[in-house]
Amino acid sequence: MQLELRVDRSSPVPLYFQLSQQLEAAIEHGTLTPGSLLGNEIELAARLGLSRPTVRQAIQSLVDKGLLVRRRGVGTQVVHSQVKRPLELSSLYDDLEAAGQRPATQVLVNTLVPASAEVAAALGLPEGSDVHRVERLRLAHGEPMAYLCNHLPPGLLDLHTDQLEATGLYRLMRAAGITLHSARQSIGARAATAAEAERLTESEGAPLLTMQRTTFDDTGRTVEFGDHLYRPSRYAFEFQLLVRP
Amino acid sequence: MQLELRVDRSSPVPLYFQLSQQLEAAIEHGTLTPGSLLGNEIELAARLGLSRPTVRQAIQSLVDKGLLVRRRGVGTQVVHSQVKRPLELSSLYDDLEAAGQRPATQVLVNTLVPASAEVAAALGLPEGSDVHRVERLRLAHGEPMAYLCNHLPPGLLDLHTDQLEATGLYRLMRAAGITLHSARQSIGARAATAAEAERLTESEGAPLLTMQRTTFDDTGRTVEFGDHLYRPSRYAFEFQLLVRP
DNA sequence: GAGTGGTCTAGACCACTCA
DNA sequence: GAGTGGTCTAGACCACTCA
Repeated sequence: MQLELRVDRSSPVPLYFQLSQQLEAAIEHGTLTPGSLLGNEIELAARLGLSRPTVRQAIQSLVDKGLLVRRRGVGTQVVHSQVKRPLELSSLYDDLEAAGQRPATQVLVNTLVPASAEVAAALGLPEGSDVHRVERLRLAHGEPMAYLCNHLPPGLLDLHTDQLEATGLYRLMRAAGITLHSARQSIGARAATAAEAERLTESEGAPLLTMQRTTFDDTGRTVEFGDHLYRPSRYAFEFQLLVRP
Repeated sequence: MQLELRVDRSSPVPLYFQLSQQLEAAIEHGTLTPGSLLGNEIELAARLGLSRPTVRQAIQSLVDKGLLVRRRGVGTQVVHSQVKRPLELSSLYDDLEAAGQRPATQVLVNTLVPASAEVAAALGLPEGSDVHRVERLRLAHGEPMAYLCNHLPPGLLDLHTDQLEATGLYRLMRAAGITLHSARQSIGARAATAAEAERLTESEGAPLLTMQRTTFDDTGRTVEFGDHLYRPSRYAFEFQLLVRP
């Protein structure tokens, strides 16, 4: 394994991050083949002119991503199985764009409404207080793929219909300086009502994939409550899970 | 914040782990309230007689779990939103047991079969080679909840029907010394066929929640390929996601 | 017994936040 | 300017794995 690794001490990028990026690239490009040993941490540190903790920090970040496996007494190996993309809090918009599908959005509703009991509970607001309600139809290849209904607390974000048609809700939140932290999700299935079927060009009673999500920012505010319906012929939730040790 | 923290240096449990467990317990019990500041790392280290890296390691593990948020220049805070259980690779059996539902299992099929093209591809074996096939019906409160069809490579595990009826597949794997590492999952929905409907006491065409999963151990072997059907009135996938920074 | 990662120390300098 | 976490060093001793 004659891997070319080098760090640039004049760069503002942290040394451990430079190293982890190079290792990740080498794994992605196949220079580091699955199962190959990385060389021990002390030797790696010496070769790069880094301290061992810095090398460990780089390796740890790739272990956390599932790309490397450490075994005491044995060494650090590139994982065999193809790890693609770990599960992350993604928006349907990003998912579709990443799949090269050029998503389109039709905004059906963008207004203030009094919060229902369910919405009020999810957002932590009094029932009946004003909340934003956004209903969107997401299309791919000109076909409806999902119906997205979201509620947001007031004052968090300016929601312009033209922006909502041009990009995804999470991108708008990030652009507004909101740091997303976590989300609680529930994925289920049920039969389409007549109205839902019409929106999604399905027939009444057809199976639909459902997702409810409450999203929190890093200050603990609830920033969004979503209730989504997907056409199962057009969309499935795909993700990679890591077993935490 | 007069939190009682103490480490036992005679214990074989790592110091950082003792600390992170105490912090986690304090968060869980409400001693450390959401939003409260932890006190800076150097002061914490001095108070506990630990070095700062050790304290950081403890804090980092709780940041990774989503319980703490660090902000440079500000401090480390307990997260506001209620983080329950992060998404992990769980078995339906464990899920049900954790929910206090005392799951029951009926093994419908437990045999060796030649691998179909799909199964062979998932397990990385030649088509037509012998694989274990297990079909199970999972019940809760005496009602069928899911139909589970799994394929496993030969020689990995002894699959006794009585064990499969007493516990979950993942537990059997772990007990056999298999270290699970990651899984690729796909969650979707579709209409029940007549045969599926009968097994699950649904009607033909009823919406079902589907999950396909390929699971890898830490040596990169594929240890399981599962194709599961859930009754959406009885089960949904619930989980918490963390946004990776 | 040789080699590995796991844990731990006691510092240092820095970038960032906020009053 | 005071206080915070982010990064980094140069070590140390240990438990575990494997031949």
